[in-house]
Amino acid sequence: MEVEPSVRVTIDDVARAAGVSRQTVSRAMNGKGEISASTRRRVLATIEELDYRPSVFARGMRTQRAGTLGLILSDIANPFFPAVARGVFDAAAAHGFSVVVHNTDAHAGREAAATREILDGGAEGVIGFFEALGDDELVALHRRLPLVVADRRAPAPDVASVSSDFATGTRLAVEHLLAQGHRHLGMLDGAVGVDHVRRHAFAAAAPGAPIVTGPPTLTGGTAAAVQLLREHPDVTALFAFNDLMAVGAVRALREQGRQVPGDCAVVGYDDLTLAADLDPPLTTVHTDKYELGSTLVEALDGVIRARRAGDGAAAGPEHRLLPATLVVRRSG
Amino acid sequence: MEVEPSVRVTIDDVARAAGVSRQTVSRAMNGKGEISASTRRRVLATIEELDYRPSVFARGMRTQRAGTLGLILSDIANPFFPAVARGVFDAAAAHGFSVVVHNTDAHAGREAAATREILDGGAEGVIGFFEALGDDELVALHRRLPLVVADRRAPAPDVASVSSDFATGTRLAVEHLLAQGHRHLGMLDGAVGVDHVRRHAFAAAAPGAPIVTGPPTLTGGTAAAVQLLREHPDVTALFAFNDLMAVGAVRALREQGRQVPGDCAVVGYDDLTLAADLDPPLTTVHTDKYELGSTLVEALDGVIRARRAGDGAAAGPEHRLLPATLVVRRSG
DNA sequence: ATCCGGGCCGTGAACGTTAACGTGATGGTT
DNA sequence: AACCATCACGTTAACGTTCACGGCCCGGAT
Repeated sequence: MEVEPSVRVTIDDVARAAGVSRQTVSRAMNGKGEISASTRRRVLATIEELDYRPSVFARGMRTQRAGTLGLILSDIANPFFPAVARGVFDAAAAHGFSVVVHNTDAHAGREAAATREILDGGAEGVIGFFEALGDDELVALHRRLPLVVADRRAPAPDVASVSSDFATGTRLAVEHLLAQGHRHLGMLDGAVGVDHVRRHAFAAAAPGAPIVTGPPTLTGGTAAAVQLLREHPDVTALFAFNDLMAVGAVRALREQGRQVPGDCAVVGYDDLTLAADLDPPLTTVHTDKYELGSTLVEALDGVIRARRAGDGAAAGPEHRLLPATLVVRRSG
Repeated sequence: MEVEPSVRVTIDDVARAAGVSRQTVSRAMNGKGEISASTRRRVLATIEELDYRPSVFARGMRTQRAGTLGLILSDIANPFFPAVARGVFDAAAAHGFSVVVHNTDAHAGREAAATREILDGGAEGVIGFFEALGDDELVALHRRLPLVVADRRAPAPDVASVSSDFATGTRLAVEHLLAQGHRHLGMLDGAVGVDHVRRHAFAAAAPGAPIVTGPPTLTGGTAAAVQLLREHPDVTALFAFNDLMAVGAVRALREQGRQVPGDCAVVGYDDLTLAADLDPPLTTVHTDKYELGSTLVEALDGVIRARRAGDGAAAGPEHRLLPATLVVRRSG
């Protein structure tokens, strides 16, 4: 296989070809002024002609920026995240960023490792679905690198956050179940980490109702449902941490011969793409996941710009709560 | 917000602190020999102590490698890709690589743009689910950067490829449908691009059966099914390009008052995580998506090593066909 | 006539690392 | 005793870009 000699065309080549200096080429690219329109056009033309691409390494060395963002999430295989990621990718591309993704499995060690990787990798900012790291660790990270936390309350007022409105989302779900006549609710919690908005909202809306915690996965949902049903056989309605756990719960209920929603209603959270095509169609709380992703990027971009500008008394970072609505289908 | 003064600790700081030269520190890190075990330990200790992190930019400048891989796919929101991506991420991490992801929507322009981004970004290799770019373009890319093509036949013998065994997968699906007594099959093709393994295999196994093409999405499946049913109302079994299109087809059939599988069977491809929980549970072709992802990384790593080693008469690149099996559920 | 200022452009230096080569000490061979 | 590998380590240069300057030229004000 013929491997190209890999003769990189450098800024000096362009300068030579255009009959100007390196610096002028640099100015032409970065549009910082100090250059006449005519030479600018000429330089740009020769850049095009020689197919010159600036080296990210050399540039990063001077500027410390590589044009990449880090995206930290627990598990891309959980269908919730791809939908968000799509929004992140599109918005990032619109801003000229590439995105490097890290899975953590909500494991504190891996979350820390991922942040280190991203830090070392020269990214300009991080979007993080952190589930295990503590607030102080996030604040420390934010001192080193622009950060936006996702689906979690901000660890400090000065770090940006974008999140589904979990409080009203779960309240809506619980109220719906209550309105349906259910008197014995239960929750399948998947928050292995530190943030418990959904759990608290559930506890507030359904005082005394049992809560079982497990991993926020399909099998986790099954296991949690089995346990909850064993300890509280009278439960007739389940609110799950997310749709995946809800599906797992449906499996558990079926296994035990209970009809859904006849014997036990199930409500999820996320409104996955296939939620309407499940058996039964899943009642769930909807938040625009694509918008969540793109909003995260916008917020991060704001933080990055602010920090570049010298920070100072910049307008405070964003703290967005994305609307959550209940989508009633047949499962509950 | 207190932004760190950002005093980077460099290799010289470590050298000074350890009482050695830069080069010795470099040797201690990169383990290239030419260093005694004792000083190596000492240097490593001071690296730890000073929390020194080599600059990817400076290192990349010398070595031209950044420790990142590019992953190009059409749409991360399609549940097939996250499952693959998970395998890619895990294997990449095991090899010390980070992964930057690009969506292309199977659009030729975006596929080209993504490769440019990755090239410019200094990645060491690319894993690509290319659906629009031609073979020659892929070969050209491969000359510039180690490449492994996914779910597509290799554009040339010297470029590695890993793919589901689409030929036997679709043959299995068609034979199953035939064995069920269906005589009028149809296919919902989603291959907007250049590779038509599934279509050809279908045409070979069910000669003359109608094929309708559309985007490989949920709505694409619905639209394609509507069209196919209109033109061929006698069809009693549908083979879809992927599970997403299959679900879309089910929606279309239901809309038209047809039972699945009573009036029309539906078989998909991919065996998505939720395939068993759909209504009806989806009969589909299974390939281990996680393994696909990790195998892609292994293959790419092989190419990277070979090219580093000077290429020459290296053992030819991998061409793997991952086994495809039929999972019979209720939809067909 | 001189000065001044601004627009446009070039020159050295620096970013932090590794490759290539050089050097001194050690130990073994003739 | 002189020589030569070998080992462990240090020095120099180079990767390609941008920053901080400095210089030139021109028009207008003094």
